[in-house]
Amino acid sequence: MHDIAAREHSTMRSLERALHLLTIMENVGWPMTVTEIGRDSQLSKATALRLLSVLEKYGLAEKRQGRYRLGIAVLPLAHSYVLRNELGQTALPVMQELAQASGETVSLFVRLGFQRVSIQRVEGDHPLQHTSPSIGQRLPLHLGLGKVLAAAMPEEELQKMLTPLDEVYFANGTRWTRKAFLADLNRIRRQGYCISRNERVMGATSLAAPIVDRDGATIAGIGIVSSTERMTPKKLERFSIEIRGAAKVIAGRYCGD
Amino acid sequence: MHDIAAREHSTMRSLERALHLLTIMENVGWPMTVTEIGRDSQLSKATALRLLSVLEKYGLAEKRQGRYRLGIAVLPLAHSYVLRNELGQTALPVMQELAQASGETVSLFVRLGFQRVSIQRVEGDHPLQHTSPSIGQRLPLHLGLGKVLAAAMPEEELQKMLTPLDEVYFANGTRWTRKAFLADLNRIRRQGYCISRNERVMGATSLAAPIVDRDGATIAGIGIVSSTERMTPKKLERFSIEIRGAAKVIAGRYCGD
DNA sequence: AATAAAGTTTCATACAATGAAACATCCTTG
DNA sequence: CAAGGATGTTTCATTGTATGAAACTTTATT
Repeated sequence: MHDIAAREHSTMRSLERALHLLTIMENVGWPMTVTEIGRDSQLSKATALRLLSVLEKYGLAEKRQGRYRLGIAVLPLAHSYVLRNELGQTALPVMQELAQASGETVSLFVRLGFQRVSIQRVEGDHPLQHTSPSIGQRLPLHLGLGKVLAAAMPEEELQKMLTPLDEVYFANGTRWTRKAFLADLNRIRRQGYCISRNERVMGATSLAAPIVDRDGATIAGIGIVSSTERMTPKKLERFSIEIRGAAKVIAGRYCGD
Repeated sequence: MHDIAAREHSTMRSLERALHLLTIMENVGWPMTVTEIGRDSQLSKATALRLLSVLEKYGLAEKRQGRYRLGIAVLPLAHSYVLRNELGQTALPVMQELAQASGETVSLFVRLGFQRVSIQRVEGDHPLQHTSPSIGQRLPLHLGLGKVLAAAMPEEELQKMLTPLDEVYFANGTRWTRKAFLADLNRIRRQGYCISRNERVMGATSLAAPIVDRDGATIAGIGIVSSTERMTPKKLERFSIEIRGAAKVIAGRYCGD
């Protein structure tokens, strides 16, 4: 991520370092000792401890049995975000309609660095267990629905994202290649929507369309997730139209007023 | 909350201030200008701006049309918290069983300062719209299920919480009084569970029991929420036993190994 | 019990963080 | 449309916060 420890002479160093600790705890996922955190963050034990103490004071970190983990205070932040998010609230009725009509799960997501994060989700009637992204989960841009956001990235950033990627495999076992990926992005840009079959999740097929603001910038993506078996060519055709329609409607309402 | 701006000579000042800004944005709920944030936090515009810039860089704040709000990065933090939370994961099957058997919504919550936050929730079959706490929402300790956590607070902290409280009303319109509240806490301590009828939400009746660790400390509460109409004396009796049982089972599994 | 490892506290020093003020930009209103 | 006011952003010298090393304490391991 960001190399905080490396760069001296930064600004707001303690803040940056603390935020870095949060992402470390988020990504590692298991409770960490001060020493571990110090190691991972390249900070001295003393500094790590002090930062963690403040985070703990605010409920963003929790210490139990000498180990630190994320604290409850992250939940109200997320709750407030979802509740107050204009895009999510605007999209919700449209998503509900689409989920109703299609019976499939509909998901709204935005880019965060080189990943995507789902900010809203509406379940369809059809069962589809744990394959669809839950709210807040970090998911890749180079697989599945993420491609629709990758297609809108500036060339330079895209390169920076792709450079470290190596030995990536689809869920169905076939090898992911840069060439095919870039070709796919071009198709997405041309057709205005993205398809993925067993890419991130085996047995799942999904479509997504970009939500584009007045300036032509892609601010989010909306996707519909189904099982591969259920996805007939006819349905694919229908969904590809509906998902683009939904994206347009949301963009209109969101940017309109 | 914390009076950061007031106290000079603090430690990790910039970090504390930044975290304070996060809670301000969380609580205010609408997009704020730098000047507003500076005013609310008692910081100079310059400082507020710098702090916000760093928060924005990490995705914890977002700037749009010159206004700041919480950023998407809070979602992955919450996602990771919920996913990795041992208590929540331990409690889940027990909660599912209880929700199944009772048909009511079951909720698991912990204390955060002078509020409670739900960390896990399982819906029952019976419809109960928006009255039950959604995950991450900040809710009071002096009304409804929160009492079960208040009952376990040290006397001193309890006083600190109650002091500023004035002119509080229940959802049914009757006046909340300190005396009745403290009496209620005693009853809760004696009986090991809490009841509330139309306290926080009109038409809702709920029961809760404390989840107590080996040292006798209350680490969380588990509650069952129903409609007041549906809650017959017989059900009340039954739930009061079941909720305490569930709390015991969770405590055993959580602290056991 | 001895030893090692990790957690916590202390302290002098450097440089990050700060607010005031200057400057730029946006919005409002006559 | 111009003038005025408010807000956003940048600059800069000063101060005291944040820092890591090392001392010290506690907890785990052999």
